[in-house]
Amino acid sequence: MTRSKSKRQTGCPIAFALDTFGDKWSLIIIRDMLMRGKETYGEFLAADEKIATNILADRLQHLQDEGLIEKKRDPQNRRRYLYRLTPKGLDLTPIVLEMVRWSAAYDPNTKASPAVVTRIQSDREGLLKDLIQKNKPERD
Amino acid sequence: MTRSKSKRQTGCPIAFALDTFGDKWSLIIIRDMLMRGKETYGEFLAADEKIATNILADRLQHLQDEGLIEKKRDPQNRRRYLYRLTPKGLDLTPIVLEMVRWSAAYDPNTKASPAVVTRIQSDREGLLKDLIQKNKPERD
DNA sequence: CTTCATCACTTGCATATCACAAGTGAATAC
DNA sequence: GTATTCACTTGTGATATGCAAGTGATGAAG
Repeated sequence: MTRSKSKRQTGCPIAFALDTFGDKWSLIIIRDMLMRGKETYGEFLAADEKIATNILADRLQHLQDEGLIEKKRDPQNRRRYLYRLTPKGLDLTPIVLEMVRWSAAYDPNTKASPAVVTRIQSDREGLLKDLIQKNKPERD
Repeated sequence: MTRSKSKRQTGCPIAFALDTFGDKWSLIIIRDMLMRGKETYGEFLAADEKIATNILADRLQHLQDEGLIEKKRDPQNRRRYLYRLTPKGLDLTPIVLEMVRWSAAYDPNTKASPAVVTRIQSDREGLLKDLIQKNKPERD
């Protein structure tokens, strides 16, 4: 395991956030969990963005160390693990939504769903509730 | 200049955002401009996080290429340049605020101003307006 | 008009991180 | 037992980062 992610420790909230999930891949994984219902290693590997397997393993470990996700054996198939967002990880939803809004506004090739983009503006609270509900840790 | 920043081009808004400003330093620079009124190279260099000068030059160029900031000579002192947020860069404010909110909630050593954190919850719209007003491009 | 200081970078180089390919080991399936 | 799936690990070259030192264009002082 490549020991990475040194913390800047300045107390600045932006630096803290960047040190926790501010790399090229962590939010891609979070997005897959939050918006696409993915929960296994193989599903994350299959993402359009082609994450390398060692980087994926490293990021999952890091996100777990940071308490954003948790890892459990799948009771249905004991050779796989299920990764789930913790409440702390789920609480990144507003950040993810604001990023979607921004990119939808400025990326001419965006594939962001217009329905979601519209709802971010018109019913932010409701959308947040729905996403958080769908990813509630107690849900199975 | 180290040519970096390859784009993933999948159309995913999260990937687009990460490719545009999702590195260890870009949002630190944006924060300095947005929340701390910094606008010169020397001011960015002096940040608590100790950004290396070559990385700073590279990121400023990148942010300029992406249209998030603009660079002008300082009319008061022609040997310095002023960096300012464009409307596209200013529109990152909601993302920055959500990151502040998240970090303030989960970093036990946060130095986030309680006044700001409270206002993010209680008067999000007003706070956004104020920050955007303060950084309006036409202001001098 | 020469010298000196400031400001915004560039360049070089050691170190760290990433990406790609291939390999390992545990849990089921047959 | 043999094969297959799944979740990783390991090795190696490419890329990016961090640090120190150097450069060129103002502008200020004498």
